[in-house]
Amino acid sequence: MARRSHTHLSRRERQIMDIIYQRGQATAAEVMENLPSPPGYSAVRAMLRLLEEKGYLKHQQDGPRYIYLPTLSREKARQSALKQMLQTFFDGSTEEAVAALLDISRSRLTDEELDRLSQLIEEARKEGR
Amino acid sequence: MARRSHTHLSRRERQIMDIIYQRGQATAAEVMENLPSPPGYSAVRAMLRLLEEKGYLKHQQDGPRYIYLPTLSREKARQSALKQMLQTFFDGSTEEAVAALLDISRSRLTDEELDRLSQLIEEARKEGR
DNA sequence: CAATGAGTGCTAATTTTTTAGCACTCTGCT
DNA sequence: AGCAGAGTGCTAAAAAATTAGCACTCATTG
Repeated sequence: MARRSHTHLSRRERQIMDIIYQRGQATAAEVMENLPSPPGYSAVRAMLRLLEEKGYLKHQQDGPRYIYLPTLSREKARQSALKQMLQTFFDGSTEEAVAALLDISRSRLTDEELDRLSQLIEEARKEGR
Repeated sequence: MARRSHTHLSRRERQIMDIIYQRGQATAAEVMENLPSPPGYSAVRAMLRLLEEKGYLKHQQDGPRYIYLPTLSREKARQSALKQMLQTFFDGSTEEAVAALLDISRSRLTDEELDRLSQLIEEARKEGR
């Protein structure tokens, strides 16, 4: 079922999916608020309907309105986004990617977080074999 | 000059930029080869010209043909892609992102790589203060 | 029991992407 | 010199994305 990854989404579609993944779920109005150069309300609704038709979103009724949710779990979506990113920008090297990640957030990391990261690496080491 | 990030690129434009970032540079023919459902040759050239016009690419002459290069260094592009990804999928948490990264590449990491990663964290710890 | 407000569905128009095609240049070869 | 092959530039057509607008439903409320 080859989830044709986000490479196949159009500009607006991608923007919308990003918003929904970021928030976990969203109504049409919320999507609109977060869109750059937001189009009209019904434009947003049209795209949501389209994304649902294409299978990227589903909705559930919340009183009078719809709440849209991603079809693919955040987990899975993360994974394929990361893979894509590794390919495109890091020649597949996890090491470089982690380095870059540490780099951009260096200042924001607390000692505890660093501890937990070391621990993660230890675990990877064990499970690796 | 507000680097309108890749959020603003169309589907094909993004695909092309990804290919070029992945390879560092590329000719029209190479781009075409790597494009999913590749369009005709001149379609590709047209898009490259467009991307150059918009400022995302530049080209240099290589004998008879053009070699296209990104305008924004891979470094910078990486950074903004990572930030974007952190926002969208990890609520801005570097820790979770690293965890996910380790997770998808667990099996492929050698002990040496893990060592180097620990080291990176140690460095971050020092420089952090 | 209208009238208003907040939703949705749908359709058609507009705009942008995406594509193909043709004309031109340059190089190498026969 | 003339031809073929590999490039490029440009333009217009085709396809897809994006948008606006109108009709409808369901509550709420004065």
